[in-house]
Amino acid sequence: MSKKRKPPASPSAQRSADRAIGTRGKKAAKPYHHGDLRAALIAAAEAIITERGVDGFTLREAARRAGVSPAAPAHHFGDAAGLLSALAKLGFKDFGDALRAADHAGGDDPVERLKRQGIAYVTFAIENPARFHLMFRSDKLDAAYQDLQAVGQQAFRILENAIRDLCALSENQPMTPGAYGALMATWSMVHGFAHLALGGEFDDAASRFGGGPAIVERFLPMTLRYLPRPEMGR
Amino acid sequence: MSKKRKPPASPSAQRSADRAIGTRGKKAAKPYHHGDLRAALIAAAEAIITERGVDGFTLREAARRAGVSPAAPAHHFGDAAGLLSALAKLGFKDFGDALRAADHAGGDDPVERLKRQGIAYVTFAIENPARFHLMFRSDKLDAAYQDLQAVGQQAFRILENAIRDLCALSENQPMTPGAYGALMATWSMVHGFAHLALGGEFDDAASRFGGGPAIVERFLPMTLRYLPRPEMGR
DNA sequence: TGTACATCAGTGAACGCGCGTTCACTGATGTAC
DNA sequence: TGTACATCAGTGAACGCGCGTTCACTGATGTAC
Repeated sequence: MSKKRKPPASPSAQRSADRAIGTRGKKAAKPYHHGDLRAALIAAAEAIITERGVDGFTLREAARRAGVSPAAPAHHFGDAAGLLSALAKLGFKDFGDALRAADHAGGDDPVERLKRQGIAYVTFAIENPARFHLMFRSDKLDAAYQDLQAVGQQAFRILENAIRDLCALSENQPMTPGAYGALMATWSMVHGFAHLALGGEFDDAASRFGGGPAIVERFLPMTLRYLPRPEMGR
Repeated sequence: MSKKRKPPASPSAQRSADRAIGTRGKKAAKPYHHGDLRAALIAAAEAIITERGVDGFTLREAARRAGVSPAAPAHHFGDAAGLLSALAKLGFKDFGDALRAADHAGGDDPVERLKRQGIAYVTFAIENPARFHLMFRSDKLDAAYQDLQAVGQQAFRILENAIRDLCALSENQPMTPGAYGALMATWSMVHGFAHLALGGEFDDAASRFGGGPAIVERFLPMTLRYLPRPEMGR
């Protein structure tokens, strides 16, 4: 009750003058409305977590990069978790598309399909490290955000279907323990490989085979030879 | 030059009085020196990252929990990376001990040894999530800290030796591509399983088999059946 | 065995910083009549 | 086709907070002689 805020002294006139100077001879003065702030904030968020990691993200920095005041993002995303969840959802979408494309990119042999999906999984992680890390940081996401959960589950179902075929199970049959094990083993292997590669754990070894590209081009195929095979389920 | 700091007005007398009141009838007044601040700070750091994650760690909070002023930790660790590196080194030490113990805890069959190490790897991660996450957060560690690198490498060499035996390679022989692949596949599988389990990705499935303990007791053995085997190297 | 003194391990106040959020506001847009 | 007005999408200053670090200092300990 006792605290009052004073209105700024004639801000809008000064603001207009600044804009006219700042944009003279380039293009139209900066409009009051951004136009597509939502997309600009998502792009800014991706750039920030690419540069600084998921934990280096701040809402103020995103607003700054989008050229907008610190309070503006709240109109579109509420808070930081909302913005990050929107970005994660895009990530799951693209991730699912990549797995699906790999699934269909060759023959029907389940072993080959699984290997193609594994390559797609790791390739997505290495090409989109910021999104990949974010997608598994549930502490930073809003679980209730739109259909974030559903989009994520759709992606992992593609992997599950390849395992079902590998284990000769139809879509209606319940998963057997052997199939569960194969699914977890596959998921763990590709997820762990992606994590270790992004963490730089393979860099020393890769430097002897031509550096970074060797990880996907040489190490990954060497590793995926040890993916589960039908006969291992007994 | 122009800024001066004023000395506090008679601080020590007041401080002594506070202490006498605070500890009356319990034990001796709090001594000026902590006694074992180094160990207390490491314990505090582990508690903090257990509760809040690696990124929730602050030096001030560690000092607070150790009952010491914010500037005190600098005398022992310099900065936050120094303290976290000390904790990570303890983690690698215990981790290596756990792998070594598992390696010797049964027969010589390489397949069995590898499986025991895999169980030890994941069990360590699940029982020490804070340390485990920290050990792979090189961005938060000081790479030059004492022999941090060496202690880490020692731990992973235990895994490498089991793979060498699996692939019938002596310690002097160079690793073959097949052995490299088996090593990366094994490391990826156990590391990925640990990460996914800690991230809660198996929780939904585990709840149908008795909750959390099911992950190590049932899911992990199901998964480790798909560890690399000698015959897969052709 | 004493004692002077250097060194070590703490204190606690203060610094400047960037953060999320709130606030009263303003300019632009869309819609009902 | 106009026009009043509600709603939406922004501004920018201010708030309180916790952080790492610095500073001059103080109390305890260890060591040389």
